[in-house]
Amino acid sequence: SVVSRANSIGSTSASSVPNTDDEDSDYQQESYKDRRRRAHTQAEQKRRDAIKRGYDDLQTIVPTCQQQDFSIGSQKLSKAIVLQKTIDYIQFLHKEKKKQEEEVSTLRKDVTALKIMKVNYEQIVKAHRDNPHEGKDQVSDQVKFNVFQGIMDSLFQSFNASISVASFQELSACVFSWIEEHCKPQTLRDIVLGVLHQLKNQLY
DNA sequence: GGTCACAAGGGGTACACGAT
DNA sequence: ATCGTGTACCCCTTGTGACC
Repeated sequence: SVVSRANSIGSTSASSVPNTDDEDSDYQQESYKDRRRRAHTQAEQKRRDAIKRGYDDLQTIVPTCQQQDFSIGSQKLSKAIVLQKTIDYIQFLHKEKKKQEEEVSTLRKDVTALKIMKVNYEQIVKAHRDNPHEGKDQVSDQVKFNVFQGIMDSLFQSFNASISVASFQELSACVFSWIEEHCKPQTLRDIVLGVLHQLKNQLY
């Protein structure tokens, strides 16, 4: 009640500065109930101090809780704001962590790919070291061109036969079906073999 | 013994409003 | 326009009963 509260506040301030004999004698004869009440009040104060320290610590630790408005100075934020900012900051950290984990995953894949490339290059270097004269008797540019021309001619024939350019839509459809039909690995292999065979016959 | 919920009250601030 | 005053509101602290 209002009265009991007023009394208790009075007794609190008086207990911090005990001065009269009256109060001393009161203290001596303090009932069990009063002692219990005082202990309880003290314990509650201790608990609230711990909570307060927690909020102070949060305000120190959480970057967004540190006052940036210099016109306000070092004014304390309300508890509700400290809590909200802390929640926001934790969510931000979670997102950062997720982003970094994804980055690590991507980098791990890159490392794997680079390791494979490294092994391949080492094999090439080794092969070259073991047989340094390999490739010296390379085919001429003219022969290379003839092979290329032969392959392209063959592809163009099939392309020309199956492609219609009536409309863009039709062209797209034809190109896709041409790729499916005439650019299969087996077909390309046959074309290349055919061209090489033909050139061989021409040369010899 | 620790925690929670509640009521009461204090301090600070923004705002309306009348007096000057 | 300026100043003093009353009021509402927010936030915090404190004491205390109830509960585990």
